[in-house]
Amino acid sequence: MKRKITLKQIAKELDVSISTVSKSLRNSLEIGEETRLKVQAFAKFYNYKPNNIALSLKNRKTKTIGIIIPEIVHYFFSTVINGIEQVANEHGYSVIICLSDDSFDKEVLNMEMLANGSIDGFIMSLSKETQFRADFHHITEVINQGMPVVMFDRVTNDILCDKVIIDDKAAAYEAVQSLIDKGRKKIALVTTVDYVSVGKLRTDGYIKALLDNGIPFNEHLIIKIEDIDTCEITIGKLLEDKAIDAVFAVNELFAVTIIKTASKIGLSVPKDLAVIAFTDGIISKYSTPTITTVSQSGIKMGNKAAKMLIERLESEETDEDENYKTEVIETHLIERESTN
Amino acid sequence: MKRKITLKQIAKELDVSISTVSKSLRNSLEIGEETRLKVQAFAKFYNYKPNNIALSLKNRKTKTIGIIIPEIVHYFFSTVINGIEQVANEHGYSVIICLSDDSFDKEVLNMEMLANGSIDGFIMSLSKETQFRADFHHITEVINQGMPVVMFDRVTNDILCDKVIIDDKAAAYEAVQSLIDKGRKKIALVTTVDYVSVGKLRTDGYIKALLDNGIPFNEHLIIKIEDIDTCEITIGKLLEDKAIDAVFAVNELFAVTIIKTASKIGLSVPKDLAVIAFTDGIISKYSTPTITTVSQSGIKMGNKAAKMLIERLESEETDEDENYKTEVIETHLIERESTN
DNA sequence: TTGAGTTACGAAAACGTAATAGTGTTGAAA
DNA sequence: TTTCAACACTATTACGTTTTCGTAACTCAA
Repeated sequence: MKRKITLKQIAKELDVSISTVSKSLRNSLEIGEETRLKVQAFAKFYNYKPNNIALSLKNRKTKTIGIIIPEIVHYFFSTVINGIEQVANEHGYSVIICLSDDSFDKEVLNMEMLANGSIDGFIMSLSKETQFRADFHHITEVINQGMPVVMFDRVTNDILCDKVIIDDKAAAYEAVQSLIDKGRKKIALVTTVDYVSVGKLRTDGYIKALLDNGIPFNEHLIIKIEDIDTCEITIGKLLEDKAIDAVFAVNELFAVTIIKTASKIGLSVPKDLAVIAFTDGIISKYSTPTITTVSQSGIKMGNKAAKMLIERLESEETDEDENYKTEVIETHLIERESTN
Repeated sequence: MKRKITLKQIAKELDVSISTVSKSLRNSLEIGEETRLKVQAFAKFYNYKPNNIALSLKNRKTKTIGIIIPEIVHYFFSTVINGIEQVANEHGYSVIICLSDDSFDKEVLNMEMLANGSIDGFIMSLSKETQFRADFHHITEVINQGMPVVMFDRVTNDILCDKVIIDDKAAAYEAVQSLIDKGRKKIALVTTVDYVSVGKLRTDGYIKALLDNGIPFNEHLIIKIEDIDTCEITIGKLLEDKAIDAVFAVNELFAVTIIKTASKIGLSVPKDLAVIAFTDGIISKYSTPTITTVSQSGIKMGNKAAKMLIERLESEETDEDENYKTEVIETHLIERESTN
């Protein structure tokens, strides 16, 4: 078991100074050709690679991006990570991932841990609890230390930083409008609790689409689900109203549960009930019937977020303008079987 | 924008030496109470936190685990990461994740990148291409440098290290046996190409179960799928043989495709065709009909892998025994609608 | 022969921390 | 009065790099 070789060891072995070794390896013309080649050959033979940690310390940058997300076992977030990783890798960055488990404390802890030198910048999506508490001091703190932060999907207006989102309201509007265009009259909304920023925005879009089409908006047609495991009952109750001929679900899981519940009580999808879901994941593609969705490209979001962060990191050295941007990723409707 | 404060700055500010500050903060009795408290108060006020990079350099350990997996947008791998992260976090470790995209070159690159001091040890699952090439020099090299490696799921016998697997052969056997027990006579296998280690093992289990039950094993009933996108045709052809009354699929995606294809040609699942899948993910739970699966707890695998790695990391300081272990995670059959 | 310029290298500082090994002062025991 | 220990703190080193500055030795022109 040979430990990794260092400059010092090479220097000692070849009886030159550390500086000479370092310069030789960087091909500095300061060093005579003979010595230079000798050092290079030796280093190559022993497979010398500079120690990242030492470099990080010296350069005060780690070439690492910290990602904080609520959950990883979740198609959308996985795709975002994928998108971030692609761009990061292209630019020589690694990604270090922490999960908040939708807990405020874990989010704070993880951020503090990473902020102490481990990374150059953050890409994050807020935990539910953080959104609920609306406590963002940990993020402000990090930003004040000069560490750039890019937020995506679950963002907040209370923090000034770069953001990548989709136009949740417009996308929801489009989805509901498409249902109306297909002649659906009584459209229900199955969504999450209001403090999740995206849930709120999608509800707004739903309502606006209804009103714009002269359809009265009915409070009872909106159900807010806190816990996925107990939602079947609530949904069952909703579907007792046979006049409901379409449902807009704020995510795939809700949608598939709706479909299952509907078929249990003898409703046929899409004939009796059309279903549209937000977030295009695997479930929508493979469920029976397949589900019409609003695509929300995690890959693109990840790409964009990583690009924004890296750009800020690399430009930071020179200027220091703080004109934060909010990028909107376009969405589109993917028509499948659940709306005919 | 105040940069993070350092020991040196505190020392200068309070007009004491760096050592005094360091010791005060670690509550050393060497320092008089008055000075100690003064320093602590000052540090707290400025929210001093030691710089991780500097600590890593000094201690020659980063408290970071490197994870290399083929893909992240994949339920099983996500759950494994989740499992690793849980245990890692409990022990004060972070995880840094690299994706190989099932490419040999990316796997090698990522490992080299991380091996230069960024992490203390690896947890990895081999890329398809690496398994195909059977070239593991990059892993050997890392191990020779004294960096522990734990492999999971897609492993190889060519490398000596800790491993976490499930008993793929036994689990496949159990699944096929359950089909036989239910009176199914002609059971097909839909699997991946052979160089993927787990695919091979599952095939072995399938064959053994048949033979043990006196069922002749028929080469034509095994189809090997390389590309998921074109598999429908192959599956369609397979199902033309109406005598086939059960299919064992080596993963969820194959299973759901089989079900869809079956219903297209008028076969009812599970009446005409029973389907069992390996890997218990969301699709199985939400598809129609729900799919009977062999559970393969990614969480448990991740937990175990992380435990093994951390144990080795923490014990390494003292002794240096190299008795590598291979842990087997138990599986069990989750009966759902696709087998009646 | 002297001064300037070049070549080829080395010493040292810096990044931030922690631990080991000092150092000077005080008080008390011999 | 010397000696020794306790106290309270500082200097130094080391982790592995890179880079700035310095300096010998040598060459060449004046």
